Amino acid sequence: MPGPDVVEPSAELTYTISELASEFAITARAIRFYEDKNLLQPRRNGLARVYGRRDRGRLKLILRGKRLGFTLSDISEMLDLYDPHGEGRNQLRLAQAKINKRLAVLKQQRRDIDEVIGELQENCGLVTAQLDQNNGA
Amino acid sequence: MPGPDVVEPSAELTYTISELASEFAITARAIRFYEDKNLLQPRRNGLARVYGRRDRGRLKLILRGKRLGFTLSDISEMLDLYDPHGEGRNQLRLAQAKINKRLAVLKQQRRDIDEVIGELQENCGLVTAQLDQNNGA
DNA sequence: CTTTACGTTGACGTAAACGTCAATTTCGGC
DNA sequence: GCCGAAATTGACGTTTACGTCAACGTAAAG
Repeated sequence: MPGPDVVEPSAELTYTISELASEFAITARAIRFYEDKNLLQPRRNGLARVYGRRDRGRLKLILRGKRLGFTLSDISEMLDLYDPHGEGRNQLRLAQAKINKRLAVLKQQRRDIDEVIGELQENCGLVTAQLDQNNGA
Repeated sequence: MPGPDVVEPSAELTYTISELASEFAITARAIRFYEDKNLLQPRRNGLARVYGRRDRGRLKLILRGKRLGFTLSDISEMLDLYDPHGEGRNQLRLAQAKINKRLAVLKQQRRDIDEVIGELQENCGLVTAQLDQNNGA
């Protein structure tokens, strides 16, 4: 039998809710809300929530999804696409289908962005010209 | 003096609200809502709204902005950035500042998108491998 | 033991972006 | 002149994503 001084299976680095909140510049309320929606499932120390590396990673993904304008429901689906959790062949094929749907949306979004960036840069150039003209006169 | 048969200054092609609605697969309610928010200002024929080429263009921009996850308030600002309407030098400089702020947001968004696309494609590859493995056995 | 700070669970409030319904109005066709 | 289809203006309902108390637990500090 192993000695009595067994080490805890990795003293994983953890975070409190307010640490994560201030790190990502959001409120604790928001983080709890994401948990209500099952986007996060932190462990507990008594009542207090304890977030690990994985939780922090998921939170990062959530915020990135938000910057892209996705709903929390969308983001929830996308988070699933990041996990293996694949069981049967059907599950895998289904996962692949979902991923491809997401990719289609994302690529449309990239096209939109490139267009807007291009047009805004053009307009910015026009304004610059306008300014230069009045300046050179 | 010019003849009495002056031609109308271009019989611009126009659209009804339901034409635009079906073309862009949205509801007339949404289009009126955009008008409430001053994103559109169609002419009127009596009570009926009459949309011109310019209105249609703005609507297109609105929907593109929506696909990118911007709020109507954001989109309203961005629409202004498309117009010259520049008055004084101060206005122009201000316009340029706003454009650059928008560009910063958009470029961050593009970075986010590229990351997500990359990661999802990677996961898609993993799933494919998983399927192939079980297939080759 | 009391204070102070942080954390927790409801519960209600709110802004955005429409959906939905009701009560007209308008217009081309017969 | 009447009808039905399409439009219009309120007005209220709904969903999403939190904000904002309120009331309470708890752990460290003095």
